[in-house]
Amino acid sequence: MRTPSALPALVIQWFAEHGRALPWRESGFPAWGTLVSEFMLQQTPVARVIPRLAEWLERWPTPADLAAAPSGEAVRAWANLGYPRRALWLHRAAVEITERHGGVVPHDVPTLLSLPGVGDYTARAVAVFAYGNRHPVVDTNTRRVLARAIDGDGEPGPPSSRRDLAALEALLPDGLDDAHAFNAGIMELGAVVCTARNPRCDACPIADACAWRLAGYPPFDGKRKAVQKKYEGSDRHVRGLIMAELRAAHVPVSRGEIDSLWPDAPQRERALAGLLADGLAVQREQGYVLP
DNA sequence: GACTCGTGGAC
DNA sequence: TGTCCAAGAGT
Repeated sequence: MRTPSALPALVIQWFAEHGRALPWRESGFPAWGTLVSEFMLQQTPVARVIPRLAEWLERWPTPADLAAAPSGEAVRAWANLGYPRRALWLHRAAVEITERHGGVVPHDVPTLLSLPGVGDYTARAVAVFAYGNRHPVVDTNTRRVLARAIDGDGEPGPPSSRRDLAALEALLPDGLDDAHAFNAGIMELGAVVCTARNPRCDACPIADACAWRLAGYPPFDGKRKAVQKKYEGSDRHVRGLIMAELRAAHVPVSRGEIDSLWPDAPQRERALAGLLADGLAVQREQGYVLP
């Protein structure tokens, strides 16, 4: 039998006192809202998600409402959240939920995982935060807290779903409510206190138990996650310019207008072909439009 | 596992 | 100014 750690209780208490009042934490927030918020929060900061989420749920209060709309309207409403394929996947997920799951967001992790755009994090986040099931939920914030407090490293290495989930499971309280609060609390801790840069250890509830702090904040010497490639001038940049044009237009965008967005023709063609292949753009006789 | 995929704010 | 980073997922 392992020795129970005091860490979860400290995190749970801190979260109860200091957790932010975010929309998806309001009582009665629907599971559909949780699913939408988790899609939007994949690699997009909380502050940018909040207004788009409110608009989205007012316009499409249920999965069936979104499923009934053209997928291009989902892409347009996604606005500047980035990675617009998430909007396409969310629309497809809404169609599947409507057609195969009776319009109800699935409760169990395997069924959630079967939805497009739902991976290890999102499936568990919905099962735990919307439905109160007991699973470890590991995001980038949790991975950073575990790396520091448990492993004594300044930053987490590249993600490994199996290892990360096992590491959190080892700390997860048995009770449903405590497990929920610990999952949410350790994420929150990483988001607002144990941040990637300039962690606020003076405000941390587990500072006295943090292996990284106790070791004197040794510099990270492990394998780092892959460096993000420069955006300026990249294919993603060109795709982004084209998508912004398609979102703004309510009539087909002509070939000439596309050509005026970026001078390098081969790169422009590559970006446009990619968007067409991804289903984010559709070619009509008069030009290009959202799906 | 490495790579790709948007967008914008903070330092 | 450039770099880092943000509740990841799919290939």
